[in-house]
Amino acid sequence: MKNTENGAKYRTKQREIMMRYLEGKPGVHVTAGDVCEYFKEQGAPIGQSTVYRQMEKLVDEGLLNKYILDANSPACFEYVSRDSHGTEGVCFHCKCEKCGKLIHLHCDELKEIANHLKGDHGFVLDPLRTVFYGMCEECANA
Amino acid sequence: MKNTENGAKYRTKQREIMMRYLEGKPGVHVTAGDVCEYFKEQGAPIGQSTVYRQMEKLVDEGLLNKYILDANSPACFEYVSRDSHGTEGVCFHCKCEKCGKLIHLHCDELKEIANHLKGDHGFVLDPLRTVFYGMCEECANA
DNA sequence: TTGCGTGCAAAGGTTTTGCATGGCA
DNA sequence: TGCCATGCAAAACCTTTGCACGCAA
Repeated sequence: MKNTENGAKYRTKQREIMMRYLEGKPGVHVTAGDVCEYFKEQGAPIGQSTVYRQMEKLVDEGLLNKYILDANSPACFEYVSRDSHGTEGVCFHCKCEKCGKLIHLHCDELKEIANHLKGDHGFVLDPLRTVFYGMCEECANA
Repeated sequence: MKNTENGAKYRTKQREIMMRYLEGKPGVHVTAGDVCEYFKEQGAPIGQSTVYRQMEKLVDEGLLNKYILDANSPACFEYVSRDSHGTEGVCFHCKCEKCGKLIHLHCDELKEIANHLKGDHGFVLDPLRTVFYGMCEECANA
């Protein structure tokens, strides 16, 4: 969809602050609004368009992942830690449609899905952007 | 998230027309706008709020599935054919992030994902609402 | 100095909501 | 008749865009 090379060219103050904030929240989902609020709390408000544009760049650079969990919920961004880059430690997401809980799964067996999709269907799965929907254990038992 | 019993109570004309339209498009993704347009073409315009509210009910009843493929794209609805209810013929969706193509997969092997998630993680997967993101064969080769 | 990044405001588009009216049972 | 469904308009919401200014290189 978006192929333009959109890498970082300038090292602005806003970008630095944003990066520090995101790095401090590995495995946590952050919305554009959260970032704006953080800046406001720091006494240095930021324009929302800057947040969206900078986030888009970070996604293009692979430093951030973007998840769309629900319609009419703001998009979630998550910092991609170094660990998640290797074959080990790939993180899958499960979203409970009943209670809304989000579960992070670190499971090697799920990597076979990717192999199967690739081998039998030629589809290269992006585990970082894929979300499994269903029901969590508690809700299923209830 | 939404637990209210929202079944069909009245059999209105709008609902009937909508159902006939959707039944005629199995395996096809339809947006709220598409439905509105169809009604207009039939010479009997419908209120958009009616479409959204009726769609929501149909989803609750399990007659329709709702997919959110992209941020800032309208939600897609797909009629759930009788065949998709059984264990056989469950349909998985793969969305190419590069060209935007949507692929329907009918693959028994993928059902093992559900078994694994249930057995090892207690998570009950809803294959009808889950979308795999990645790259299709053509884009991957390019 | 060049041109990318920022900020503000406004627009864009989808979806939801309030309220009065209409229609099914 | 009672209650749900409908329709219209307006609101809400997130996100994008236009344009002038500021700042990094």
